[in-house]
Amino acid sequence: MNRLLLIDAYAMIYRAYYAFIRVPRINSKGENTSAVFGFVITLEDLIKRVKPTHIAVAFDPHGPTFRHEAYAQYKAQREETPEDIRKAVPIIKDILAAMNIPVVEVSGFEADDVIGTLSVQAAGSGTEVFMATPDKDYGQLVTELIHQYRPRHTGGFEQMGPKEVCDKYGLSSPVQVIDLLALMGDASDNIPGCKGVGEKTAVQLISQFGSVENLLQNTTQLKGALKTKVESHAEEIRFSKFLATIRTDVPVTWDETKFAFTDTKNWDALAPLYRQLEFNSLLKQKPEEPLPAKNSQRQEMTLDLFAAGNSDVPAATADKPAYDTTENRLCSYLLNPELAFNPYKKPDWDALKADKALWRLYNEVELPLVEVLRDMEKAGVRVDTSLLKEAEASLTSELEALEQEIYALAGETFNINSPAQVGEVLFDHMHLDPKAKRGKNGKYSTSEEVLTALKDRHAVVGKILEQRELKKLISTYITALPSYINPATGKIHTTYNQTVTATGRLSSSNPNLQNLPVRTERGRLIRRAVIPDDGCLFLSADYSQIELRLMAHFSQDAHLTEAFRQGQDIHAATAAKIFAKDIADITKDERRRAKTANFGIIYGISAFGLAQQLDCSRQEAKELIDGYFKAFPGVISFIEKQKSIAREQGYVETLFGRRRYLPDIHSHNSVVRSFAERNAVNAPIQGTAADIIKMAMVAIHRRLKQLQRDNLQMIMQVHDELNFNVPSDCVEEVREIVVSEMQNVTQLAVPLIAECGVGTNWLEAH
DNA sequence: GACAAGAGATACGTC
DNA sequence: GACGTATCTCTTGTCA
Repeated sequence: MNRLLLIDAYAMIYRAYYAFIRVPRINSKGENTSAVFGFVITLEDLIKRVKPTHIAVAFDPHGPTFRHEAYAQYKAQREETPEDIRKAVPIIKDILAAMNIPVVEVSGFEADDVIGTLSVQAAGSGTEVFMATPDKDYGQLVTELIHQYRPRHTGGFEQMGPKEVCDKYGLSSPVQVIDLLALMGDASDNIPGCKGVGEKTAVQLISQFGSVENLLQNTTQLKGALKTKVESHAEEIRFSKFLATIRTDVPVTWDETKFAFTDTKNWDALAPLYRQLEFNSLLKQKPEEPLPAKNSQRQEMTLDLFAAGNSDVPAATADKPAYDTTENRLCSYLLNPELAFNPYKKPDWDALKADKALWRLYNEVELPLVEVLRDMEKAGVRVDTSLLKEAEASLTSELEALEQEIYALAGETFNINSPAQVGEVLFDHMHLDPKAKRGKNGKYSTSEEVLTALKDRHAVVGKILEQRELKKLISTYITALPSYINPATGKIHTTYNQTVTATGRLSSSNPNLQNLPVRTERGRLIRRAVIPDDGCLFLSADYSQIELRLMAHFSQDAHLTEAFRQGQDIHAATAAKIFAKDIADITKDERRRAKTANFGIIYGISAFGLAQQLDCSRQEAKELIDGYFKAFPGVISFIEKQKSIAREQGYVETLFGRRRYLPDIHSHNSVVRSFAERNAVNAPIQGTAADIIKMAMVAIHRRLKQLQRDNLQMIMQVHDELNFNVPSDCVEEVREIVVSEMQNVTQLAVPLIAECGVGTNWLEAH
C-alpha cells in the first residue's frame, strides 16, 4: 500500500525555530540556523518513522488567501514572521529540492487546504496518508486512512487516528473538530469563536448538540450566562466555523508519479548548503565526506531575551482631578448607594445639601461615624490563638477521618471539596437521586438543601454534610483568623466598609468579623476564642428583634405593635394570631413556622421561598402567608404602600431618609420586578435598623470617650449588635450607658429593646 | 504546552 | 433580604 507523507512546512518551521529559542543555533557568521536545522532533523525523523512511498511539503503562499479575503482580521494579530524564519524559508526550499522532495504551494490557499485536498484525493485512491503538523485543526480530516502525525513535546510523534482525535477532544466524530474550533476559537489563527467559551464548554456544547448549526437552532435549551454568550455571538460562531473548515477542493491534483519519494539526495547541491549552514553532523551523511574538523566552527550562544534592559515602565498616570476623599465617598453613597463611586467626578454636594434628610444623615451619622469606625479598627479584636490551635488540630484529624469514611462509603476517592465531583459520585455513580437537579453549567447541585433531603438514602450524604461543615470552619475561620493578627498589636484589625451595601449597613472584610459562626456547637467554639484584654471583660449588646419592631412601627399594625408593647414572645404571639389560638397553647412547631414567616415577611419572601424554608408545600406556605396577612392586616397594606412608593418616585427611604433606588420596579420581567418589590419592603427595614445602630454607635462612642479609660473600646459591630472591651471595674457603668443609648437613640411606635451580656469571651457574653 | 492570573459559579458563614 | 470568603473550574494571556 502507498504511504503518503504530507508536511505542513510553516507549522514545522515555527515549531523547530521555537524549540531552539533558549539555545538558538548560531553559526560562525552569526546566522541563526535553528529553523533550518530543526526542520531538516524533523524531516529526516519523519521519513524514518513513516517510511513513505510518496511525499510532499506544503507551504503557505505569499499574499492573502480566501480566508483573508473573507475576514480582514484573519491572522491579523499574528506577529511579523521572525527575520530568521523568513530567511530560512528559501534555504529550506533549496534543501528540499536537493532531496528531490516536491514542494506544493497554491496561491489563495493555505497549506492546510492543500494538504486537506491531497489527503482526500490520495485516500480516495487507497493511499494511506500521514499529515505531519502540530496544528489541531487537522484533526477534522482524520479518517481510517488519513492520520495526523503530531510532534510530541518530549520528542517523537503521536499518531492520531479517528479514535485518538475523538478521545483527545472528547468528540464523537473527528469532523466535530471544526465545531470545537468554531466555539472555542483559536488564538493563533485569530478565529474568534464564542467569547467566554473555552475548550471545556465547547466540548460540552458539542456533546449536547452535535454541531454548531444544531446548537444555534436550539439556544432556547441553554440557560443563564452561557445562553447569552452563545446567542450574542451566533454570527462569530458561524463565521469561525467557516474559517476553521479546511478546504478539500483546492486546484491541486494527487499524482502518484509526481509525489513519489525517491529517497535520493543530490549531494552536489546539498553539501554546499550544509557547509554554508555549518551543519557538520548532517554532512556526515554524505558518502565519502571527510569527517568535519574537530574544532567545530559552530558556536552555541545563549540569547538572553530578557537582558535587553527594556523595562517598560508605564508612564505615570496623567494628572486628573481625583475626588477620592472620605467626604466625597460618603456624599455619593448617600445620594445613591448603588452607583459606583467615580474618583474623577466631583460628587453633587448641592444635591445632598438640598435634601434635608440626607444632609442630616451625612452630618449627624455618616461623617461622625468615620471616626468611630477608625477607632474600632484601630482597637482591633483579640483572639485566643492557643484555643484555635487546639481546635485546628483536633478538627483537622476529625476532618481527615471523615474524608476516609466518605471514600470508603462511596467506593472511590475524589475531591470532596469539588461540588462537581460530589455530584458526579452521588448521582452518576451511586444513583442516589434519579431526578437530581442540574444547575447552570449542567452540573448537579449538591447544596446543603439538596443533600439534607437525601440524607436518609445513604450514609455518605450525612458524612459529606459534616465534612463541609468542618472544612468551612477550619479553612474560613480557624486557620484564617490567626493569619490576620497584626504582630505589632497582637490583634485582628478588620476593615469596616462604610459605603458598600445597598441598604446602608456596614460590611466587614479582611477578615469578615460579621459572619463568625454561632449556629452550631462546633461553630460556637470560634466565638469562644474572641476574648477581651487582660483585666477586661467582653460586653455584648444587641437589639432585640429590631427589624420586626420596625415592621410594627412602619405598618402601625395594631396586633403587632400591641404584642411588642406587652413584651410578648413575638414569634409565639404571631403564631397565636395566625393559628387563632391562645398564646399558651402554641406548640413548638407552630412557633417555628411563625418565626420563619416573620423572617419571610421582613425579607419580602415569596410563597416559594417560604415553602423551601419550612420544607412544606407551596400551598401550605401560601396558606401560612394568607393567615399572616389576615392576622396582621397592617403589614399587607404597608407592603403594598412600599411597592407603590417605589413605582411612583423610583426609590424607597428609611425612617431617616436614606434612599435606595429601584429602577427594576418597572421591569416587564416578573422575576426581576418581584425582586425589586421585595427590596421595596426590605430596604427601609434593614436600612432603618442600620441608621439606628449607627446613631447609637456615634452616641456611645462619644459617651465612652468621656470616661477616659484606656482599655474601654467599642471593638465590633454585627448589624444589630455592638461589642466592647471593658475594664472589669467599670462594666456596670458601661452596660448602663450602652443600653440606654441604644434604646433611646430614637422613638418608635414600639419599645426599642437592647439586651446586654458580659463574659470572659464573646460566646459567654452573648 | 505550561503556567499564572482573573472571572464565575457554588457553597456557606452571619444578621 | 444584606453581605464576604474559600474553593473549584474554566478562560485568557504570556512565555516559550
